Amino acid sequence: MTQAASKKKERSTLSAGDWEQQALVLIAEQGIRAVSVELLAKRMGVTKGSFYWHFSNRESLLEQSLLRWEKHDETNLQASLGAIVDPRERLQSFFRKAGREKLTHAVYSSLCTAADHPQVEPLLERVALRRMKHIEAAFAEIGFKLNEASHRARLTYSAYLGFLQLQRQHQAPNLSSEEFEAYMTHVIATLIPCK
Amino acid sequence: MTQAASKKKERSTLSAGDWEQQALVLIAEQGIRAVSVELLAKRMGVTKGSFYWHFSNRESLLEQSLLRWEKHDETNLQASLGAIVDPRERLQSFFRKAGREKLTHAVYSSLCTAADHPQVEPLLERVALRRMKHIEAAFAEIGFKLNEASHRARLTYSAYLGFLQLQRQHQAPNLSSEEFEAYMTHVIATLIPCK
DNA sequence: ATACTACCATACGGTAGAGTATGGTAAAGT
DNA sequence: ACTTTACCATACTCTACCGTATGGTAGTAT
Repeated sequence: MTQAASKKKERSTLSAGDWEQQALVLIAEQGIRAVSVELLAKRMGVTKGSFYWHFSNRESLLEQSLLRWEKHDETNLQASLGAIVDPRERLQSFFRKAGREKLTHAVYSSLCTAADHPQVEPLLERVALRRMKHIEAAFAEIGFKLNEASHRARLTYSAYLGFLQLQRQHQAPNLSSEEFEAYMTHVIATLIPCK
Repeated sequence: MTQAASKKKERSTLSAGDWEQQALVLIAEQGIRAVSVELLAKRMGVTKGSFYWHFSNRESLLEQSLLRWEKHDETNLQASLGAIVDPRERLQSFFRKAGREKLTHAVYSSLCTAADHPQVEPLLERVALRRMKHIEAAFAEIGFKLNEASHRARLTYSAYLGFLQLQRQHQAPNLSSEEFEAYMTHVIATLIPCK
């Protein structure tokens, strides 16, 4: 038990996973270029010496952190959307899941800001493609032709990405406001035809 | 004439405007954080000494450059959209104007990447608001109620912003391809109802 | 008790970029 | 001819990073 219990809390010592997790928090808060080894170490309550025991360099940390995030996001997609059978509901759920899973979401929004980063670019490409495929499948199930479904999926995902951008500019209605709900209703009505 | 002619070409000496213009080019190419004084000077064929004669510091240069861009963008909006009477055509023109005015457009896309920047944030806010107002007015003219027009304008602009994001991720169809045209047609048909 | 391993601190070297201090030069005014 | 002004070069300082070298310590095995 001493071994098992120490896995979750009250670690006297840090693991690579702890560093990766904290890196993601920093990415969410200030962006990937704010992830400096020394600032990170300061937050962990240790110094650089510890960091370079766990990772060979900064790039390696980012690689691991981003991979960890991607896996988490992928299982999220399956869990929250894969279970819903009705394609209409599935699409609505996609739009609304921004509220929950705050960290994962904030990380993604932050990463969109660094599309030129060599480690981020391929990740964004994979994630966007994966998500759009899901949306496209839902539209296809509703009855759209493949070509039509593809375009509509791109438009839908663009609307999502654009909302994130407005959010970053503090020009998006608060997620738990009536205005947001009204907007959401409008978006769904416009992008997801009733019949 | 010696004075007037030298205004356009063959300057032996640089003006503040030249620096601002080159800064915008750099922003478009590599983002605002790549605008370093020394790199800029190198491109101008001079050294830092010159820069600090024209500007008190880097922040001041950015302020002037961004202001210059904003003015340019504002007149662009008036010229390209203000003249078109049919609201439907005006909206379509907005979507398609990405091709022309390449630099202005590239700068905006690049700035969207730096929404957290203290000098960029208020600028993005003003520009987005101004543009959305234009779109909203067009929708209102078509016949939508104010509330409805407002939502639809936000959705439309979000779709535009999202497209820029996908473009940055190299996941948007080329602007002069058939796929782009097909997508464009779909977007217009979906967001701008015929009647 | 001793030794080994995992983890961390301290101190250093290197680079990039902002900003300053200072001096040089060419053109224009007087 | 002399000075001023506009423009630019050179040579610093300062800060924030990354990465390395090296040594210390706490826990565990033997």
